[in-house]
Amino acid sequence: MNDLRIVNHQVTLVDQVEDRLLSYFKENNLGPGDPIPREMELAEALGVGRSVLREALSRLRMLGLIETRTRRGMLLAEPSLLRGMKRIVEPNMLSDKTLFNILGFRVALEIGMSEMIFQNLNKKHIEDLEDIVKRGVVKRYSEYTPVNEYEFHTKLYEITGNSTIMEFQAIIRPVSVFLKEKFQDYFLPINKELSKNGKLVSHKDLLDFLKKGDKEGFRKGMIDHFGPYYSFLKQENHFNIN
Amino acid sequence: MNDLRIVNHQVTLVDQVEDRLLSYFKENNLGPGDPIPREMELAEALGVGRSVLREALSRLRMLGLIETRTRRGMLLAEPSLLRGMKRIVEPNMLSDKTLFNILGFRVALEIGMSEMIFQNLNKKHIEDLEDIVKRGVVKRYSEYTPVNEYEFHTKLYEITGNSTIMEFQAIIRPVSVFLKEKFQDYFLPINKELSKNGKLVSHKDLLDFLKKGDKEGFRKGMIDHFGPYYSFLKQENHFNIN
DNA sequence: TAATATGATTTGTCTTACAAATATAAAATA
DNA sequence: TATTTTATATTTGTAAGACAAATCATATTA
Repeated sequence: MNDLRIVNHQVTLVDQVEDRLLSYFKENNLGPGDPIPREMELAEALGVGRSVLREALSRLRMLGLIETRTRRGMLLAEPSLLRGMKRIVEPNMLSDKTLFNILGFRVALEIGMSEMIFQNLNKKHIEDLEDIVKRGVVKRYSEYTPVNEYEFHTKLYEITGNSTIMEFQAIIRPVSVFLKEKFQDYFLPINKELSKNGKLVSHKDLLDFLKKGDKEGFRKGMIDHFGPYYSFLKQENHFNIN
Repeated sequence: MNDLRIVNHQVTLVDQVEDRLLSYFKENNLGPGDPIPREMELAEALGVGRSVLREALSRLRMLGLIETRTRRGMLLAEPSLLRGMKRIVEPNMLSDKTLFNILGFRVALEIGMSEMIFQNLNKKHIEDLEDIVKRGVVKRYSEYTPVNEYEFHTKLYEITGNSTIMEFQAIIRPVSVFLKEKFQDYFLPINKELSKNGKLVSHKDLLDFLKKGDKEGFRKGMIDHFGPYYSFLKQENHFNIN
């Protein structure tokens, strides 16, 4: 027997209390701003010690679901959708499979945003993008800076006006960077080749589509821009179920 | 002063310990499978009581980052990307703005998946979708069942072969259902009108595009299929930053 | 009335204690 | 000797008590 055996995930009292608290909030239709009973009251009602209750509360506090102020008691608050995710997106902690999934997720999301981008696009956005592109002009592919790459794509997310999407991309960004670095033997040659043949869809190309209002062109450009990612994921066999 | 005043988010010892634990794992390059010191050792090293340490550990346990077995000590494990999110996606707990953001997120993701779907599509997928569509045939729009709606879209997610995307959609699904219900005064008339004019892009239409291998048609069909969502979000002014 | 001081309450933290589980060592048996 | 059984020690899970810090509510004073 080694450590890879299936861990019989023991359900502790804390786990149960956490669930029961969530059920309690839901069943009583409690939402942000509503006060909840104090610790001792909850502990007694649930028949557990204060320490167990506090561990469960601590979990929910981490997610922003509960806010506490000494002596004033506890309130429900609007939780942060992605705060839990934020803590654990750490390439070292995640399997390659998960990292590939995240990369695929990102690519799909970013391409799917095209519609929203064209709905919201205004002159200021264009100007900002032009500035970013100008600052990112390089002679050789190898001179590309990740920072400029980041700025451009972040701006695209920003144009959607969807703060959840923006937060999401900020969290998962390290994954793309990590994978590109870890598998540079795959990406570098491909990108150099594309660059040499003039087939690399640059940020400038994408911006031109935006300026022309060419939605179709933009979308296809984005797909080509992400071409190396697509082929990478396909090759890694992490697109296919079978 | 009311309760809406800005809460001066007090940083507790538990918060700090949580951060320090994460930093410790990262700095020591610890990953899934690696053992970590026992509670008392950690507590002493961090200069805090066992209860504080346990609250912090409990948070990380919730995310799947730490697994514990009595007497055997603690191990790091691959965390679940979305477990934190799963607990708090509860329409009652989230503001409309967040719900709108989630809906927009979903729509973008699902449309962006088209590329992957065509990369992976096989006969079995088509057969499954045909079965779902067949079972979903209705005479009037009002007879549509949410279950069938769910099955179809879930199948699309499944075809991507990306388990993270699938998990994500399963978590955020209640949001679409909730919004469609809450704002039925908006959605029902629109859908009935589209249905009457034969302009509603049905699941059958989408499936036909897939069968024909018509990527462009499929994508446009998806956009139209989500048309009411787009117009809803636009109207709610939750696409625009300004 | 308004400002200040006092007391009470609630969360944050530490400590001690014990139960449950199990790895390790010791003892008993074949 | 090898194997099984028993006993011991260790580690996490849970409970309870104690006190500090913060602050709400009340009483006191200017």
